[in-house]
Amino acid sequence: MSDLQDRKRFEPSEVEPRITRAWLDSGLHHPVPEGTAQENYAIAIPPPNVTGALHMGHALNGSIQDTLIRWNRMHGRHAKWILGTDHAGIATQTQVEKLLKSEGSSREEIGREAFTERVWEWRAKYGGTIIEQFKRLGATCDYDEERFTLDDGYVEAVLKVFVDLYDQGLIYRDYYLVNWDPGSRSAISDLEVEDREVTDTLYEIAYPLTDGTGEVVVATVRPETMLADTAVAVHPADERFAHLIGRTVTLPLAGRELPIIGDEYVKTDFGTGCLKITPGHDPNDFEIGRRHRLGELTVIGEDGRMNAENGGAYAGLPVLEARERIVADLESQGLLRDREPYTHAVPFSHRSGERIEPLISLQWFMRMDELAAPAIAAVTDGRIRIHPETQSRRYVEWLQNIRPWCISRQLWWGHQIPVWYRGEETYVGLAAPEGEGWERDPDVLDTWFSSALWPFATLGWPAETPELQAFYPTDVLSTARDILFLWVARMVMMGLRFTGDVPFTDVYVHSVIQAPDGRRMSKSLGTGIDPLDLIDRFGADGVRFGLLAMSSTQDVRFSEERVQQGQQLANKLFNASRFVLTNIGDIDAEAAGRGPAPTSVEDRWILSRLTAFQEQTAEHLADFDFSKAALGLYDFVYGELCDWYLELIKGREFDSDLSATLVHVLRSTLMTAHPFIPFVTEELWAHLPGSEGLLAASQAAAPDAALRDAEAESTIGDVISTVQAVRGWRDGAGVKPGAFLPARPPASLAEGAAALVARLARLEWTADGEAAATVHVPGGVVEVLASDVVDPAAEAAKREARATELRKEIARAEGKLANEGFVAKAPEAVVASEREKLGRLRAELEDLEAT
RNA sequence: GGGCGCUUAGCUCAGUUGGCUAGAGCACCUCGUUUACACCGAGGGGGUCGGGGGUUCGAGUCCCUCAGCGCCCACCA
Repeated sequence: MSDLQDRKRFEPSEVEPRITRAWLDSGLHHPVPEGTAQENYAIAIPPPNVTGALHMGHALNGSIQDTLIRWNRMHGRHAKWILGTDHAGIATQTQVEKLLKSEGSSREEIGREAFTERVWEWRAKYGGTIIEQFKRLGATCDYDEERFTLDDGYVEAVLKVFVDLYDQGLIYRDYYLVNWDPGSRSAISDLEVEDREVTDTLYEIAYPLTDGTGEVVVATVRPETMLADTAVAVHPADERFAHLIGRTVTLPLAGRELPIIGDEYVKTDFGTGCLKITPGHDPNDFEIGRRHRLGELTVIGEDGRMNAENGGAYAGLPVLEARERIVADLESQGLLRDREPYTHAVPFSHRSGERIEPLISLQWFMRMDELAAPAIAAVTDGRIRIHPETQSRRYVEWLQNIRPWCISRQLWWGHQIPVWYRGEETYVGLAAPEGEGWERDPDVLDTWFSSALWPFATLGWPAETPELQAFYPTDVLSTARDILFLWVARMVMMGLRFTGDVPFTDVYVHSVIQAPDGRRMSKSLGTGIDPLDLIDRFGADGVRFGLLAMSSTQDVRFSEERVQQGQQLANKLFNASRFVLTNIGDIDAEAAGRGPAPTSVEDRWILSRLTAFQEQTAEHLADFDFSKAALGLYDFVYGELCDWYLELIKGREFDSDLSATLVHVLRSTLMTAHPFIPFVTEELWAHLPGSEGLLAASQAAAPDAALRDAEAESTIGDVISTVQAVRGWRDGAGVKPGAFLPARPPASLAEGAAALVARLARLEWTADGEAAATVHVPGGVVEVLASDVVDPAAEAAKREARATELRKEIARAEGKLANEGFVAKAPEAVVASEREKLGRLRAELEDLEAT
């Protein structure tokens, strides 16, 4: 411990790499797969995208998960933090396509096989980045078994699920209107679409009645889709138009006849009251079209251009250009009735950022209702608990209104759909069918399809592996709110369907950390804060503490002060330990291991407080209240251990009893703190007498309830308030901080306690002398006898100010107690404490006035 | 258009089932080289708990209402 002597600061940059190596070398992150999932503890990490870099969300979630994992590992459970990355279909494919573009090539040019190879190369090169970054945070994931959603075994699981669900009739292929993302040139699911406010032009276009008796006017922001119109709809009860139902209009520019239909979807008080129906390019029109068995025409192709079948003179033109031409043509034919700016919500691709083009397309879908019901039940009957509880309603409501899921994607990077076609034949299976001429479906599955299997596919399912035995179901799934549906709900559905069990028992939905100004943290906005940069500046312990301390059930603004507070906590603990370890001298292992040997009230006090701290930390973690747990740690280390206990024992001889107590307190503190601030605690552990091996691999002793000591807490509580009162008086009176003043102790203070007060408040107890000033403390008064440092006038003024305050409070308390309603209806304890308070205030006032 | 949540000290946030003379950290002011730590210690100032109304002996906590902010869901051309 001699090397601690001169290390006045905890230096994360020096310690962290060393400690990280020790952890990794020890293999403590890799539990043997034995025992049951009930006995063991497991968390499946939300797999970061292979393309990803550590952002604040990862750092927070990493801190949360690692704290839970370390805590449980130290409390007797085989703890496995399942690690891996997600192939992230669109995101990764986009990255590699960019790379190809920079080389003057493209995926089309090199072909599917070569492209996929390039993606694998890219993954080999960059895919490990985020894993390495997790190590810097101190995360003890199971690095020995890193999974990837495109590993052979994982692919097998994905394909099996597809084939099984197909066989069970839940997966089917259909022509349906999908969200076509022109950016990634693929269909995407409803969940990958986000609405944005856009100002378009709303055009009103006249459609002449075929019989020449008039016209109807429709409103649209997308005139180019009119070429795919198959009807005009009006509300059946709309007096203006109902008589037109059954007649036809002639579609301008195309010349087709369109029926006028009645449908209650049409709003009479919106637009013109007449709605052009374009089932091929609008989700509502699609539904209406199916209701009325209308034709489904397409005029826009997957390339974003007008097609040949229905595009007529505009065939081949990009959509926007076609729009301009069509508007011009309508105008020249005198059919354009109006145009005005119109602001509305428009779907955009979450992936590419481009505007969604609704298209009818042949895609694979999954029917969800049958899967959703058990997933709802799992939450409503409590087999899965969602924290905070308010999130379960969102979960349940979403599942109750679930719609078919479009699972096919027109990409090359991902799990290729295990379906083969030959003419009219379709074959679905794990391997290619026998025979000649089969063509495999070129599409891949939505990335979330494979993510949905994460908690069990990572453990070797469908094989009955020891890992699956030991760690499934997992315990906690910690994630941000935004993927509750996208991912969490789907894991529950798939887990229940394929393993017969829930994939986890608790879902913790953590805060989203916003930029300090309240905006979303994002790279593109320039509001992002790099956690690695924070680790460089404040240390991993500081970052972990800070993120946990600022987290909440609400979204929170990032506060660098919290991180700094964590850094200071690590430093404080380091120095407090240095003080202890350099003072206890060389005590042998036997002495270090014999447990606490309290010989004084302050010893009993700190042991009591330590026990309370240990108990509360366990409770807060059980409640997923990481903020309280972290701040509770800070409060114990600063507010009890350092500010009071270590100050109280200064001046005592560091004999073997005191040393044993100190070692016990320090050891327990390090153990309780370790899951939150693992680096500094691990570093100190190495210097603690009697410690063996790594702290991270040690077993924490349970809090010893027998150490709780109400009497010691009360005594030291009085010491603390007395010292604080005297210090406050001294400061106000301008007494020299170092000077020991003669004073008479309050009779209420026990003898041992009085000595402690004297030292910390810099007083010298004397029996004789005239009181020059009095300081009110719990249970009595400290009389200061040094008239030379006391200014009588100032004392009198202070007394008067305090008296005024007291009279006000007394009046308040008296009023309350005089209130019959209060005395009659309030709980006895409340009334009693109010009486007690009043008595105390009156006594103090009396004393003041007597002086 | 629905639903949820938030609004407490200059800033970021705690405040359990209503009992509070309303707290913490940071920032601010004063003092301080007392046996670890200046990434320190001691002390201090600072709030009509968003506005209004109600229930209650008692409301930061419950109800209604208004205002502002945020999020989620939703198909208004």
